[in-house]
Amino acid sequence: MVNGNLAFGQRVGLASRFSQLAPLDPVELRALEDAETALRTVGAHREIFEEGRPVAPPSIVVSGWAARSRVFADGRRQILGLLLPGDLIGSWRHRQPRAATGTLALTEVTLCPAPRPASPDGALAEAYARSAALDEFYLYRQIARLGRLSARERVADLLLEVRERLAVVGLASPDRFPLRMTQELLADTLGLTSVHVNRTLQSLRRDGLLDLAGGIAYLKNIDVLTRLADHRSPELYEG
Amino acid sequence: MVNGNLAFGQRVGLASRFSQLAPLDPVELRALEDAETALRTVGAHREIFEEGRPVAPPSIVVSGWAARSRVFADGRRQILGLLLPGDLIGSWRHRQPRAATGTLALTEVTLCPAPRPASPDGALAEAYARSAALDEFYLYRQIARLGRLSARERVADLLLEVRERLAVVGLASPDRFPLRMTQELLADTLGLTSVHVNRTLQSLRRDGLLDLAGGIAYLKNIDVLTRLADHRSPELYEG
DNA sequence: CGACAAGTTGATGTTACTCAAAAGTGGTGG
DNA sequence: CCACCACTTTTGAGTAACATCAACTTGTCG
Repeated sequence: MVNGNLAFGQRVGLASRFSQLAPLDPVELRALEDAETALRTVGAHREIFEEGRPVAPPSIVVSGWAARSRVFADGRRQILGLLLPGDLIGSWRHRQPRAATGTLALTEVTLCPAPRPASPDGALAEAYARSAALDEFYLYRQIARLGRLSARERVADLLLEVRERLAVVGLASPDRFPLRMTQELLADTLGLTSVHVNRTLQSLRRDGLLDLAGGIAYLKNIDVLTRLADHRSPELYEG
Repeated sequence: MVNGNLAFGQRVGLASRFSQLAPLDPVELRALEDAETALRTVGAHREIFEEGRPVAPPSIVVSGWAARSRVFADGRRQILGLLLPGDLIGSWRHRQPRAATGTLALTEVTLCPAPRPASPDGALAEAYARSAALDEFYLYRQIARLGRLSARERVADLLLEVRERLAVVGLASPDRFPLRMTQELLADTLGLTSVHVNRTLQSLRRDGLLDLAGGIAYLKNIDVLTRLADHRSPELYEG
């Protein structure tokens, strides 16, 4: 499975992704497959949604990487969370007239409109709700990472998280996956400077824990990395 | 309005709080008022929900302060978000078997069961959805705060946020409100040490920007504080 | 080849942490 | 009412982690 899937623009089967979250019926599966034919493409480094602008209907990331971000008046930037293939952006649950965060395409991104659940009690609605709960889980993790982990620990924790999220959609092998972020972007995600990210990566590399090259991350010692960051997977909470 | 409402254990009228989020009908208003008669009390410093435990049905905070927290294996703690009177904990949207975060009572807290919306399209469901969207907004803000603000800026930003959230439920006057957190707890919220929080507060006090005494926060110069933290209110996104 | 973005390095500065202890605060029981 | 206790706040001195600034190198793509 691995090599083909490590290709960057790799698409994700939405039907299989959301089937993992709830037992979709054939109509719902069909709706997801149909949605994938109405793609919208956004070039790398462009804004998908702008902060404060009226919100578009919900979409699903089909391929590519995006991120929610906040830019301060003086130019400081913080990546609030990553949006990876299979992730749902937005919801139907209420009118949210304006976007509370900006959304940025890190690579070329393709999106499709998220099919509207036929019934609020159906499996598709349930899958969307679980997807939203996962998003929330990752927001909490981002907060703990920024608040209480050192630079080394932050890097380890983030890479483990990305691996885990890409693995769910079949885009990561156990120890390697594409990492479509410059060190500067990693820095804005981790609340560090790019210089410090660079030095931290070197240190982790020297210790034989991981390697980053050519946009591919190799996690060489997942056990040590996991302990380093006290990393806990979301499946722990699904049992 | 002010002085009585600054009392710590002050209860909040749930009907009025959720009416601000969506135009509730009389039946829904009644349901909220009824809910407030079935109170559950949790003593200060006790866990309301434990991380990893099965999740209780949704509740609403009627009085007191609580917080979601994550404790690392080595004892480091991060407060992920505050839960203030009028806040909704949990949702019906899906079965979430286990709590992804611990929930801690900072003061004595009273909770009531959240009435279940009769219809998923009704105003009560809409109010809950808006409440969830606000929660999400505050999570993003916590991330930006931890990732990119200095200690002074973090303190300013957090206090402005608490003021804003308490004001919505009538528990804050324009420039003062109860702050039921020790400096140690502030530190765990802001990703700092309590020693540094202490020094930062002294510095802000010296500059005449704010004062903290006897569990009451006074914001003496909201304009400067707002600019200091580039603070934006959620109403900006509601228009 | 040349240009531009990304990654790397060194020197130095600053912010926040650590450790340790003292001083203040509030509640409790004798 | 006082003595005591636990908790919180405050202070000082020394240190570690991360930021800043500026230059240099490498890689990529036309």
